[in-house]
Amino acid sequence: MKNMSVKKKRNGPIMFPKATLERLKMYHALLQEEKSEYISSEEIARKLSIKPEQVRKDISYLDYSGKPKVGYHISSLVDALDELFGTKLRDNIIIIGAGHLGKALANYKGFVNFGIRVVAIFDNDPEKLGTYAGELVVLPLKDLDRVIRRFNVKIGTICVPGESAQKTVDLLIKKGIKAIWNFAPVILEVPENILVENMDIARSVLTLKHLLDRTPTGKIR
Amino acid sequence: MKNMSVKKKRNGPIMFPKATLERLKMYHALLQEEKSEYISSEEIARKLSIKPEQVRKDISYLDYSGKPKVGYHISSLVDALDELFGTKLRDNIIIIGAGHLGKALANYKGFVNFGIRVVAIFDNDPEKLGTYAGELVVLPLKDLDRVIRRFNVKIGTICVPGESAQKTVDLLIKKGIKAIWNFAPVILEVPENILVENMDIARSVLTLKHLLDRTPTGKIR
DNA sequence: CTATTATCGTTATAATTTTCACGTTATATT
DNA sequence: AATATAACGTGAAAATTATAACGATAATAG
Ligand SMILES: NC(=O)c1ccc[n+]([C@@H]2O[C@H](COP(=O)([O-])OP(=O)(O)OC[C@H]3O[C@@H](n4cnc5c(N)ncnc54)[C@H](O)[C@@H]3O)[C@@H](O)[C@H]2O)c1
Ligand SMILES: NC(=O)c1ccc[n+]([C@@H]2O[C@H](COP(=O)([O-])OP(=O)(O)OC[C@H]3O[C@@H](n4cnc5c(N)ncnc54)[C@H](O)[C@@H]3O)[C@@H](O)[C@H]2O)c1
Repeated sequence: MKNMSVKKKRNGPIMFPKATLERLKMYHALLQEEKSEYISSEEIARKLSIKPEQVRKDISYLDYSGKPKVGYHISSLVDALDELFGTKLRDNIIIIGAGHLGKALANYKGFVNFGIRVVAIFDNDPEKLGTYAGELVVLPLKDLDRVIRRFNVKIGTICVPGESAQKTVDLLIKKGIKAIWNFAPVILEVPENILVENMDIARSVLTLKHLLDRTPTGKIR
Repeated sequence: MKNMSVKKKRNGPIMFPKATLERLKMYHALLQEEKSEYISSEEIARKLSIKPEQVRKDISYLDYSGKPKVGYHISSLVDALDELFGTKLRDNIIIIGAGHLGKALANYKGFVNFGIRVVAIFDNDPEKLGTYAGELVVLPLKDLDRVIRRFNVKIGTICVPGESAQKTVDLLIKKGIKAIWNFAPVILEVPENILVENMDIARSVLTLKHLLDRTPTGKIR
């Protein structure tokens, strides 16, 4: 009789450690590329430069079990991760700011793999209104209300300059947005029931700069 | 006699906990926007929804001290963070892949604030060669060697599709690149002396999807 | 000048996360 | 069918990280 262990999952929502969630996303990325049928914790660990025990512990949080002697059935594990992240459910999102980055996102074909559909892109520059970003016409902010209701949009993407970010967020929240995907390099203040995910692209390179300065190889510069 | 405590820093390179480094980046983002002269750990903590003790502990890693009764002198603290991250030293970087994202990055004016200069952008599509991305002409891969040497490039930015990412990285490493800033949604395998920072933009939205499903407000969808 | 107070820096304590160690189980072998 | 083995799952130990507590200190008020 397999899987008789009572999973923590059953008793209310588990809190995933933030680091575990990040690693689960890495497993998701890795496994999606894998061609074979099974993979061991050891192989996953090797490819990600972590310990196999860590991999097993992380996966034990999921509603999924591997097979002794064989490893993890990749497509089932991906299913479990898809379940965790809701990638099979589609969320409609909007983008505010039809500049270089906003347009790149609007053109991105890969979002479908993550259960994301960009339903509209907005800008406040009259010159930009009516132009195209991918398949989408750039809309004025006055259309926000209509679009958010019509497509039941929960996630708003901030692609405006840093100095406009906070007021844009305030507006989105007033219009009913529940989660902010923030690409502006600033810290946003939001009510505590609103989620924020910061994608501070440029600042992320500082990790590399920091480490390059401290790594034997990179020391000379 | 102030600052008589022997900082850990003095005895060899400190290891910053990953979470601490991430928070230090957030302080950097927050403080750069701050207009006043001083700020307290309490105010920083409030704006980032963390505890003030955490802020003080993080800052204690730096070669910087605040003032009792007053708080942290913002511009000095920013200087200490700039020092930590090397934002005042310029690194020349290259971009591989002159598609939507690569061009957006090539056009980004904000990199100067992070000590980054994009010196070249490459593509393997003959149609793209010679076209412009910002100020830069799109170059063929055969120019890699020359550019990397001429500008002493340590960091390579991956903006090619996932399926080309690994071979592009292999090539860059062969040409002497020491750090990879990876925007492709795949896990890269590199020798252990090579640094990798993954900017898996699309996958980052999964955190929001995951939490929206588990947050009272976002439950109904 | 002294007392008071706000806020830092740091040591001690608590909580969390990772690693270890080993029992369990599915498959393969003799 | 019994045995060997590879890999998982998990409870316990270790390590790391976060929180709390508190003494030290600079500014301010009296
Ligand atoms: N381009 C990149 O590669 C890159 C890299 C790192 C960070 N970012 C950040 O992403 C954001 C967007 O960058 P970008 O390069 O696309 O900038 P951009 O200047 O090309 O585009 C910004 C767009 O926002 C619009 N806008 C400004 N204020 C607005 C408002 N209040 N409401 C609606 N629209 C408004 C502008 O009209 C413009 O079209 C910025 O915060 C930037 O710092 C971009
Ligand atoms: N555009 C986005 O907003 C976005 C969002 C998330 C992730 N990404 C990721 O970023 C990467 C780039 O995305 P994009 O939208 O710019 O794609 P894109 O298709 O617009 O551009 C890719 C470019 O890479 C070039 N290329 C392909 N193989 C190459 C090779 N071997 N050597 C050199 N150049 C090569 C192509 O000619 C093309 O110009 C992809 O991995 C994508 O998954 C992009």
